[in-house]
Amino acid sequence: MDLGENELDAARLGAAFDRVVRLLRRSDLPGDLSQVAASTLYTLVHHGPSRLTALATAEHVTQPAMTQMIGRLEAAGLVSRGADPDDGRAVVVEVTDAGRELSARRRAARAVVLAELAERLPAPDLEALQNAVAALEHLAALGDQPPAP
Amino acid sequence: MDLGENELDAARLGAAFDRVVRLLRRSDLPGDLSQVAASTLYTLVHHGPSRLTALATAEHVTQPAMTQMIGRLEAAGLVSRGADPDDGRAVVVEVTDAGRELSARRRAARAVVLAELAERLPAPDLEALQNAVAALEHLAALGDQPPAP
DNA sequence: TATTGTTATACTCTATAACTATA
DNA sequence: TATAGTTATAGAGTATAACAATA
Repeated sequence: MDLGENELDAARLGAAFDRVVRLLRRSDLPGDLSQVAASTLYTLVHHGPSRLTALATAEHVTQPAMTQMIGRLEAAGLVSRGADPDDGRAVVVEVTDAGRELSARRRAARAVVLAELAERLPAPDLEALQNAVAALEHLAALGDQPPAP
Repeated sequence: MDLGENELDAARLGAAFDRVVRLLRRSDLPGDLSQVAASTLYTLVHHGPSRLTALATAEHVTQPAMTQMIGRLEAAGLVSRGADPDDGRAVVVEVTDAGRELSARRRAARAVVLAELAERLPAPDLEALQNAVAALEHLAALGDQPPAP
């Protein structure tokens, strides 16, 4: 592999991500949100009301897929759809209180699974993870394409 | 939140994982494996031939779902099915050379995406990530339920 | 004309229930 | 009886193509 001093072993990191994510799926209860639905809800909670096309772009799914997913989320009472007063074509999607609660509950459930696993890690590993939390957030933010409102 | 000195902020870490995984989906090409298919292939590569039920358990999907997924992987030439000489009911699944290659290529594609993102991180973040790779692998290994052969 | 969103259609993937075959 | 696996069926989720309405 021949990694330099400050070079990241992306292959190992990527594989580790895959495996951790597989673990986190354990926290997914029956009737829970799909990955993309959860991610969309998270986006709406943190970026506020957004256009349907902007959401589709941000989540990397097609416009028809987003139309249908928003339809399901709306039927479940997790989001609401409104018109854009400035553009008659546009649909503005907003998270409801129920959507906000579900999103928070999902996040908490994943945290519990993660915390249980982390308890069994040796102290140096725990410390390394703790020190990497901010870096991971920065990494995630690098790829963020916030849904332009 | 009130975190102690050596306590992990699992909620933040879990959310960061979610977001990074969403980024990695960009490396998924059309015609690529599903998440579970890729994970199953990975399991077969690293744990060797396994029973269908063991795979279903390890991947947290139902037995019928695994039956069908193995059927698709077999049709694609990525795995092969054999009989267990000791148990006439059992099916033993094994990864083929083509399956091994595809699994490696997928891992490489994700690594490229990750490396491109990491290049844009400041040095301290990069270092923190680098130092956390082993810890993440240990974390993933904690939850491993190897498919008892 | 270009953009926003929907409808139509088809395919993948999953789960539950009912079944067959072996232990 | 219990276990390993399959088949049947229904539903979620996705994509491409064709469409309607607004800019």
